[in-house]
Amino acid sequence: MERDTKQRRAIRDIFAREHRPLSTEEVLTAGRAFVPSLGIATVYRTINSLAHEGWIHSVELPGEPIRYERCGKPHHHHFICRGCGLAFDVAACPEDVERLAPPGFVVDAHELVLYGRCPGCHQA
Amino acid sequence: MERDTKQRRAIRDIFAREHRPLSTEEVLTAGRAFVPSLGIATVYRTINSLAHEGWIHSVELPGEPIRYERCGKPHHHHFICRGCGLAFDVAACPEDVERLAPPGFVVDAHELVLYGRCPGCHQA
DNA sequence: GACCAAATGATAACCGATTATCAAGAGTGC
DNA sequence: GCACTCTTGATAATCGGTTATCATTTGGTC
Repeated sequence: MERDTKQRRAIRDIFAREHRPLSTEEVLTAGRAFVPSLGIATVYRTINSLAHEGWIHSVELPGEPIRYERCGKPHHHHFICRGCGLAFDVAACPEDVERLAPPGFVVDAHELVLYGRCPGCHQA
Repeated sequence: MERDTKQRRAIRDIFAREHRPLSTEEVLTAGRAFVPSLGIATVYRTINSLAHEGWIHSVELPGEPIRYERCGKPHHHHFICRGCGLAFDVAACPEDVERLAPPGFVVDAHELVLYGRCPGCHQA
């Protein structure tokens, strides 16, 4: 993974542009706008290599396929639209989650997922 | 799925006794304490039938195998222990989650998962 | 206790997701 | 532009999880 190919450039660009986690299918579809011949194997290879070098990381949401997003974003959560199925970033956080755990449980991380309809799917 | 067998009784009892979501593997292991010959196929069949009749429902947590818990529990969330890997119920809820979504997003449900160590794994 | 249909358990089959294979294509340095 | 090697893309192989198959076992009923 050293050469600068148009496939890798396209996939990097997609992650840099979209500020939300993307599935392999989304990357494939978006990537084909730049490189029509793009194959799924290249998507997996490139995602694995970008994840390995710490440029993206996986985002697992309940009942959803694994998605990936750029590393280094500030703490945030996610919203899944029941209409279009896309995952969006949510900047806010309930903050005091440590207090929610029963006595004796030590919390070191938390994950919040909101479900509903995005602005685009709201009226539909 | 009509007869009352010791396998089904065992699996029902397990779900009634454990107040936390269980994976198929956990059900298999716990069930073998009652019915040593219990097979994984019967676990899947019984879980599917209990889910179909609305007695249990699936719980999907990020990056975890699907678990099942009894229906009818009050609203709650889950805690995953990094030590033993078990999922526990958390009664509390951050309440005002709807406000966390960006403007234009309509929230109809939410899921909160806490990660850390349960009392049993804390000192270890 | 005997009968019969339903349930069980071992295992094969299946399924979607991911990875490996390998011939063809394309960066990089000269 | 050439050569050399890495990368790509089509597809076969693989993998873990779940379901189907089928001979055997076992509730439920008479």
